[in-house]
Amino acid sequence: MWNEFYRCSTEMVLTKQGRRMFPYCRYWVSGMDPYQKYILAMDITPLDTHKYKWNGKWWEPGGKAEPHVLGRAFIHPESPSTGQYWMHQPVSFYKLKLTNNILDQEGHIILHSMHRYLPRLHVIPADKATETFTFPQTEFFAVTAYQNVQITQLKIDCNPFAKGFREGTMVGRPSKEGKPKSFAQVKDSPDSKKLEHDDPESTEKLKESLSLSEHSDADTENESFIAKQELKSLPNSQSTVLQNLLLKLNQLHR
DNA sequence: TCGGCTACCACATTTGAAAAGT
DNA sequence: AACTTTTCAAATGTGGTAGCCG
Repeated sequence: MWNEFYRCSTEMVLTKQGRRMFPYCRYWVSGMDPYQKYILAMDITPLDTHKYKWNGKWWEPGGKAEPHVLGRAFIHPESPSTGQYWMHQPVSFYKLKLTNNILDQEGHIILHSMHRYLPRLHVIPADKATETFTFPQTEFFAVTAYQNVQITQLKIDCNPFAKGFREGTMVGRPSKEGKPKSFAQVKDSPDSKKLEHDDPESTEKLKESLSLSEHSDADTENESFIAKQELKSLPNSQSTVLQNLLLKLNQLHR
């Protein structure tokens, strides 16, 4: 699903009270020590130093980026848990919320509209260095209203909460002029909805596209992306903030 | 003037407590 | 009495849109 969105340049809506991501990040983790305890956390980092604008067809740089708000990370609520626990099922971050409210008190991740971002997964063992992973196809443009109608249509077609806007189900709402055909119609692909919502049956499919390690060459050829591993490559300020957060969490669980 | 942002809307899904069943 | 299943209303998650704002 990420790959489909990535082709159209993914957009994520920011709201004052916080908006979930769709698609959200779900990782299949392998290679952990089954008995070691780990904390899993996500944050979102700017991809460059530009502010962007949508010219009607594509995104283009249109100014200097606002300074990124540091210190916000989403710690998976099951943290800390053993490697065995994390590895026996995909790890979902569907509760993570994005906001454009600088004064946010809810702990949501603060982003700027019309900027370009990349989510990062941090795997933090109790007594070793943090490992950070990113997936190129999960990059997105933060917006307060969708710019690209193709993205809007993809969201409507794939997100169960947006079913009310699908063709035929809309009641008493004006339809947008020149609205493109639904994604399912355009693609005419029986596989296009296999990853719909949080279906546990689709975990194997996700494992294919979002595996953290041991990728085959066939995977990479087939538009899956290998996770970029950024061992200890966090900028000092960011890694310090994250470590402080995790320290607090550790103390809470003790 | 205009592009971006916000509040509010209708509809769908999720949640969880109460009711009903075993 | 204890536990499981069903029901259903409230809460929450969606994109659309009108109007506000800088």
